[in-house]
Amino acid sequence: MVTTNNPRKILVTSALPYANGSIHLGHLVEYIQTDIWVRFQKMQGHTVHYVCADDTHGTPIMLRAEKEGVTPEALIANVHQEHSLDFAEFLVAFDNYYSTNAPENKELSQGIYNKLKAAGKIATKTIEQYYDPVKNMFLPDRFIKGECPKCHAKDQYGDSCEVCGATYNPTELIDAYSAVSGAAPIRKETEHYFFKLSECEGFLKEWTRSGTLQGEAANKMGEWFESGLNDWDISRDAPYFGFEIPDAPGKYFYVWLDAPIGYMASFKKLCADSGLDFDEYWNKDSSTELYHFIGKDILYFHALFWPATLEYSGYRKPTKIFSHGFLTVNGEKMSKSRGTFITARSYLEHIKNPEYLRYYYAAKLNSSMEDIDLSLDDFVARVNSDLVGKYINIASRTAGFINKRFDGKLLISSTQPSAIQEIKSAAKIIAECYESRDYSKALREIMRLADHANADIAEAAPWVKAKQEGDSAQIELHQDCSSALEMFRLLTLYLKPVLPLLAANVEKFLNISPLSWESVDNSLVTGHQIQQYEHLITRIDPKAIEAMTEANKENLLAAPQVVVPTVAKVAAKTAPDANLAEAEYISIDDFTKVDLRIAKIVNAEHVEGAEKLLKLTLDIGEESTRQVFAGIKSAYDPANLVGRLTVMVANLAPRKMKFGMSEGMVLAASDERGGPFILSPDAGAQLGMRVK
RNA sequence: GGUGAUGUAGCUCAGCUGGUUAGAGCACAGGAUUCAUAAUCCUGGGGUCGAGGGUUCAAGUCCCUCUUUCACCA
Repeated sequence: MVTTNNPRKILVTSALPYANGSIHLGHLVEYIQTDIWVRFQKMQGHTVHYVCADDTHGTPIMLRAEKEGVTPEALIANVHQEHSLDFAEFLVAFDNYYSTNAPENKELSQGIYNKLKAAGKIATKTIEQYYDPVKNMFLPDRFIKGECPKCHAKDQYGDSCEVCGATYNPTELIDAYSAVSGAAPIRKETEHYFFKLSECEGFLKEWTRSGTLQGEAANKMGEWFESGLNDWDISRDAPYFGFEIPDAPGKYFYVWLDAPIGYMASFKKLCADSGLDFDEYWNKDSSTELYHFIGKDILYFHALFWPATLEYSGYRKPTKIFSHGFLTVNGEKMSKSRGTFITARSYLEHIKNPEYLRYYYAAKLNSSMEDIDLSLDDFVARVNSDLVGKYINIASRTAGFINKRFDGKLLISSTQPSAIQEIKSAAKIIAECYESRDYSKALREIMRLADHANADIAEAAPWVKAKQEGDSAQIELHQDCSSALEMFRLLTLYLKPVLPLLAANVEKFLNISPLSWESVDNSLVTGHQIQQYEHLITRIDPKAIEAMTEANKENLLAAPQVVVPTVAKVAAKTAPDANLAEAEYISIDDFTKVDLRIAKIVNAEHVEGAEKLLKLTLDIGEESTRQVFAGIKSAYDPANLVGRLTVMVANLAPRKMKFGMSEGMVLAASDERGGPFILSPDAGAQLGMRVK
């Protein structure tokens, strides 16, 4: 049996989700993986604290808040509420879920910076960066777009091309423009602060070798060492939503500097609330354990910057870093057009039960960095057959006898059936699997035991004994069903880290106190009274899956297309391109495919819930009018539009948008100098006339 | 492009340091059963282990080349 006479003190974290979007099924892999591990450790009797927070700083948050017309603080407060609710409903039980925009984090970040500076690990350097002259701000690579220097695909980000996969510097982009204002960015000098990572190589090499990383992750590290470590740029210029660097007005900590410190800040808040000793967990010589669960994409930050930061600011380093792979859905990257980009909220709305997903992820997870696949068909089959068909069935097929014939009281045989023996003796191996994060192996073993339990019941055939006369048959029936419930109790215990809510309901049904790992050694006893059996879990209806993917497809049509219909692509360019390449000319035939008509705006109104749209009713002389959604709310008052003539594309394929069908497109001009401006024909033009 | 990972039955996956006729669950087929919100039990069919070459008495397992899919490249 697993002993708990040596309780460990463990601090566990999951990566901080960015406060710029909703939690989706990909995020949940990590939180569910971590939560299972934490719950398992708590069941072992260890002292475990699980903390996390929203990652709230940086340019994307700042710009999104601005766009929505709210302060960044208001934005992140909303997101925090949303994230907290999503996690709670997926039974991810943080001991504290905090925010990086918190006083503790500011204090810790500035303190760490000061210590790094005192240790001589901070340097300044003047660098040249892209600057948006309209917005008056420096631009991160992701906010500079332009033509790929390799394959000449348009509108690619400043760091890499999504079409050909090339990576480059923003300086190499052709016709670069700011994704914020559309203006052509200029080069501008600025002084930046650097953490001298290049001086940390010796320490990091040793730290890496000390068993802190998975094998694959250590390989990856070796690769980085080989190419040499560069100093890490930790400052950003105002305007920036974040913490100001001490003694450096107008300079802010790069979001990745204060994000991992958010682990400490969240824990510090927990300490303040519950009387824990922060220093015991973070002092250089701490004997407690510290584990970070992360995705493989952020290994770089956690295995290089983070331990180096801690080392040279006088704190302890992580005991281990556990990285996991990404989620694919039906074998492919999550896709909005296929409806497989599924938010936590959408899952809850359609599938409802979060434990199905917890079970499925657990059935797929191991300790490696491999990607895991959510095959939706497999998801349904697996949950229905494993959870309902095998596991729950054990109780539902035997509890009736106990309740109906024996008044809900158990009769435990003095000789323990071998099947129970077998299940009990699996406790050690299952615990080892959980400990090493090989959940898929744990669940394979548990389901194998559930198979045996069902076979055992089939052999005992209680339904046969129920029809037999005589006391001995009745006693055997009573004992057989009681044994089955004991097996069910043990299997529930093993599944509890994965299915905490279901386990709690089973505890209620069996009328027992909360199961911990040492409950393996207990048993249900003769005379124990159980509750009436009520069905504990139902099968997934495949229709719910279909409805979910359909719903997520629709969501896509609503959002990003909003701007596109009116701000025509031609307007997106920053400057007219005088020398079009030969291939970019279109023929007159191409042009005449576009059916442009003079349209009369017979009605215009605001669209409830839409930030940018106006709903226009256009008359182009057809039997009925056309309904078109146009993204011109920012520039036009609907009242001033009614009665005007303008130009519309009449043969654009109708598109279903969140607010209804859009049956065409109104032309408008815009760029960084202003807009949108809709077109007006000269006096004399009549509605319905073709423009050519 | 470089690097790391990955490719095993229809599906989802196990196969530790190379060793008897390659496994599980699901799906499928046949049988049994009816206690269980059709769940369960027994039996069975099904794989040239991505491709080719090599090392070895012996390779899914080691080496080389090619290839699939995925990720990372600060």
